[in-house]
Amino acid sequence: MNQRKVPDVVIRRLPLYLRTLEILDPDEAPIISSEQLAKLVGTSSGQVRKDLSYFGVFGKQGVGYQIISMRMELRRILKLDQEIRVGLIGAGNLGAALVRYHQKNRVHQPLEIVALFDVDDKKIGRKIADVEVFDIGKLSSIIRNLDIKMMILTFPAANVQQVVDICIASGVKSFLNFVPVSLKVPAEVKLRTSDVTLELQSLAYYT
Amino acid sequence: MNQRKVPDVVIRRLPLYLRTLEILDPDEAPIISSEQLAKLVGTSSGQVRKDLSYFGVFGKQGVGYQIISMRMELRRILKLDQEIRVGLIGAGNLGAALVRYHQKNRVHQPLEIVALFDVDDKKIGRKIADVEVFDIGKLSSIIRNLDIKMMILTFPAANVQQVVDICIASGVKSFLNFVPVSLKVPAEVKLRTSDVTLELQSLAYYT
DNA sequence: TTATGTGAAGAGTTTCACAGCA
DNA sequence: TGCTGTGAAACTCTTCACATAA
Repeated sequence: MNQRKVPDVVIRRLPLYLRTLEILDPDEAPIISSEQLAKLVGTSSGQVRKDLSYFGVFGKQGVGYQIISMRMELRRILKLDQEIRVGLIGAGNLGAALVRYHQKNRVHQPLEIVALFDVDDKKIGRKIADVEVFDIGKLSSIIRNLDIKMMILTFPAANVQQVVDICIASGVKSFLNFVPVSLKVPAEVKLRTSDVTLELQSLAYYT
Repeated sequence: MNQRKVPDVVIRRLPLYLRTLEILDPDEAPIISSEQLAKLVGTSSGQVRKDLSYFGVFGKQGVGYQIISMRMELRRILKLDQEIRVGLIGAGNLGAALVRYHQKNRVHQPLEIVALFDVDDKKIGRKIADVEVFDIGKLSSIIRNLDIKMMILTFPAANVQQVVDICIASGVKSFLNFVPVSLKVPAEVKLRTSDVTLELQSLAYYT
């Protein structure tokens, strides 16, 4: 076991390990080796073992890893053994698509999108994939009432930083941002940005 | 100038520099320092200069960088000084949202989405944001005819690898993948995966 | 005997600091 | 003098290889 801070790259690989273990049927083969797991996720056995070593003992030497207990361990580490309430700001095309996508793919996932926010009166009060759209003016109070800890940002506005600041002040701990802007958050808050335009532009280099 | 292979991390930052330079008005101030640019994109001046140093001389020592000529240089490096034809497979919610998003955000961008592909008869022949939906059976011939070099993957199917292989054989050089699967591509092809479910799960760790 | 867990080596990336040019 | 361009140092992440435990 390695008690120093776990690198973000490692944290980002854990859900991939978990997903792979969830696809496997432990009744068929209850145990898997780092080599087999690595092959399935497309990495090396050394990396799998190194990643897991940050969190203590998982497997049996000379044997391998028990699929069922490893799943539970990974869920515990990732805090996916408890419900996490998620909000989404910007109920436009992309926002709606993401909600539907998430609802479809959330097989035993404790990440629950509980509120959407928008400025558009025509959208407020409606539901998208069973999730209500709230007035963004009520952002702060609803974050607190519903105990929202994670926020997805999919709105095309200029005042994103301001909205992010309100979220943080209201208790949001992490953001998945699809808005093409550079945002500042304090160290204890995690921000991940997915910028499709930048991705496409950088891919052009390899064309 | 540094003639060794440019790291992918560097390539991924270039579009961010470019975007920032495109927002600035060169009539106001035609020159920018690495320090100012760094502040705008949220990095350090050293990193800006180091990144640019992979591609030769850009600026004037003691002065800074000319905004207009730096834009042109960056566009040339990223191959954004020529039209690049892009396809998208999977004209569902997410696919349609991405097309609309791209059309809206593509201010002087030479990345043009020229074809959508789907298996659904009801969608084939229709247009989404002015782009025609084609039968996925015609994938190979249309990639060749329209000279598509980049492909966006947003379909929920099991045979993604097979489809990717067809694309590569037909001339596609890079992929932006939103399908939650591990894909294999040869070294000369660039694959970037954006997996919203994995992103959210890894963010849970920081909650 | 087999496959884990982990230090140590290696590779990759960022930061630093300063020489050099306008 | 001011800011770039860039080696070198510092840091981070990955790979390697082997002691260790079942």
